[in-house]
Amino acid sequence: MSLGDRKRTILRAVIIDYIDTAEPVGSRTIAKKYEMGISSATIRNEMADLEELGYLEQPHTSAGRIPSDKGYRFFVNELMELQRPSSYEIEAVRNFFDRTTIDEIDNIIKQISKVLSSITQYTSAVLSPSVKKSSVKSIQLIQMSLTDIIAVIVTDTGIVRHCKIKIPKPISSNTLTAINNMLNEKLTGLTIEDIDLSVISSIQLEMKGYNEILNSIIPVLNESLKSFDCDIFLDGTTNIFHYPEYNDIEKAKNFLSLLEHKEKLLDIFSEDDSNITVSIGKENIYDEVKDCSIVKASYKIGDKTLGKIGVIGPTRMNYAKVIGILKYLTDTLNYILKNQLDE
Amino acid sequence: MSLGDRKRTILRAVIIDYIDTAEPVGSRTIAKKYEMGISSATIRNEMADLEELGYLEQPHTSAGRIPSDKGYRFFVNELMELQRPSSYEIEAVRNFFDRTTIDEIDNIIKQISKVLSSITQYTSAVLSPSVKKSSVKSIQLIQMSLTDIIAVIVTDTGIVRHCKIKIPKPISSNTLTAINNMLNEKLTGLTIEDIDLSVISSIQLEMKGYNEILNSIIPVLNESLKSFDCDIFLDGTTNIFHYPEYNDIEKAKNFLSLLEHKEKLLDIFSEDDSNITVSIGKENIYDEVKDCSIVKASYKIGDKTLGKIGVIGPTRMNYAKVIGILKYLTDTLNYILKNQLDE
DNA sequence: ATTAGCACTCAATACATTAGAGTGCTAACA
DNA sequence: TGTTAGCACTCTAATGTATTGAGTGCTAAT
Repeated sequence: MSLGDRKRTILRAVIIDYIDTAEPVGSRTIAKKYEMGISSATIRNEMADLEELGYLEQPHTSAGRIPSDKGYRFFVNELMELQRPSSYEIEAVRNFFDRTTIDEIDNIIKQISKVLSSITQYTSAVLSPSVKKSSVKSIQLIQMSLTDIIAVIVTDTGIVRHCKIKIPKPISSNTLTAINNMLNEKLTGLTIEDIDLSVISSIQLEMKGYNEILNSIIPVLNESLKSFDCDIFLDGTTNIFHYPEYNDIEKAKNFLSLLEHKEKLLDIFSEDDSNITVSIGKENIYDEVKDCSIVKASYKIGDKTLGKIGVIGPTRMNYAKVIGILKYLTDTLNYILKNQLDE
Repeated sequence: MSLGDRKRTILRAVIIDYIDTAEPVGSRTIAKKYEMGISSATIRNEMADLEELGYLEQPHTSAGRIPSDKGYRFFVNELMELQRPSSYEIEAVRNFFDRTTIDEIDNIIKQISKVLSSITQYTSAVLSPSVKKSSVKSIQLIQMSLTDIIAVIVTDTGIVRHCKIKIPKPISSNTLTAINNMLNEKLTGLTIEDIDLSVISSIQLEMKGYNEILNSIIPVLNESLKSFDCDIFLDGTTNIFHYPEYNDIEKAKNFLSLLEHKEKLLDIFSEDDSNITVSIGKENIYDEVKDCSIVKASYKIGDKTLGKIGVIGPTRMNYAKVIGILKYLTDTLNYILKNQLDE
């Protein structure tokens, strides 16, 4: 069902005011501050309707109204005007990128997380590309000492990983080259999760002479790649203290404890959806964030989704601003990644 | 000046009780709970003396006493009995190490940080070895694609670093080998901070033919190594909520904000001192931690100090337990590092 | 030197009062 | 018939007041 024009205007005003002040909004405030041209009594009637329809709530009988999750949802879908980043914010993003050496994707997204939290004043989270779903672009073994070799892997998603492998006895450079070539031949183009027993045994089959050395390398390499899939970078974790909803020590504690549980955050941010998603309060699947809102977006290279970048904060979030910034930031990021990695 | 025996006993009892309960301790409590064999009135007199001497404080006239920074200091230096880790704690440490793949130092100390915060229930901080003060053990350039090479550096402190370098035009494998050899010859054994203009120009002098390619590699390499010296890993940041002194939202906020300022923490933890140090409240140099205590210890390889591992929490800290655990943990860590890296 | 006893202090708690913001309803009005 | 002025009502937040109790400091007796 669709709301009448006047109800929409009033609902929008209530939400905007509440996002701004964090105080329940009364009918007089609306009438005066937003120049509706109608009396507070009329607004009161409309607000009573809006409450009945579930868009507004009353903390107690004699208080003003605050938006419900449903209210925010309607606001996000139908009422708000997306806010373009201010020139100040655009400047801030530029500066950040200018100061960052753009080499590896991990560094880039760590920086992005910083920018995002600093200009939104919420907590930002950035999910790095999945190692498992990346494919091998190149892999090189190098000998660092008699007992150690280091494997370096570069993926199509721009991730560079190294891992140190102890070997039982010294290895000739010819052998290393041979293994190197074989690994590249067999693994290049495969995603990490595709590297299974059959691939591994096919390598071992073709390199019968090197069994002992292969057995010390491959399991370590395999485990190292698979043990550590995505990482999540947070920033602005103490930003929540800006918002009165977290003046309650219990609330703050819950929020911050969530941030310490990376697995949970990974779950929350890994959900597969493309483009920008907004989850408001109880819409969230996980209990821990049922009184938070999460806005997140995918960043990509070409049309392959690499990871997520998002913001987490109170349901009373400045959605118009956050979504605007997030759009701008992912566009910038996608552009950089494309030029950087797609060659 | 030295305190009389009875005063010492009373002071110890007050501090132990306060560390346990976080409530100001009254004379009756001491008399009853700690079976002094003297009356509360006598204890009152002694406590008044201890206050005059600066070891105890009174939040207000009709409250019990709480230890002052000076009181804690005296306790740490003279009164406390160091607490050996419980068998449960030892077990926890063992488990952690068994589950961790011990390869690179960064992984090890990240894990250590987790163990430390989990068994102390304070916030732990671990300072990684300084890159600048590490010396190059081996350096290898590898070609990943026509436009990218990756440099991998291993230091005597066990740090493995890689950095990606864009090159203007393809490079032959012979050239790469030549540069590789030269870099190793010139840099091995030098600390990173010793790599200055004179070293670099000596390399360029001896490799006149490769000037163009060297110019694209060396600055990037140099910057990458020097830009990022130590890192600090935190864990258990929300542990402070266990302690009533942080029930005040302002206090919690200050504490957590400090933790977001890595530079400050780096300063605090980098101070050069060996072995175990305890800084109590106002003894700390930095304002931000003047109502906290910090206990930290060095970890080493042989007798070279690599970094720090420590705990930060309220001045009402269980010093006896924390110091005991920290001793045990650094011993374990030093042992592992020695076997792992010193070959 | 120690201790019992007592008057005193002060934070914390509970309770009562008030002020004010905001509502819902009714009746009058355009 | 939709809008509005007006008013009684509700409920929180703020403020003031009394009470309680833990703990002290001092004094006088042991």
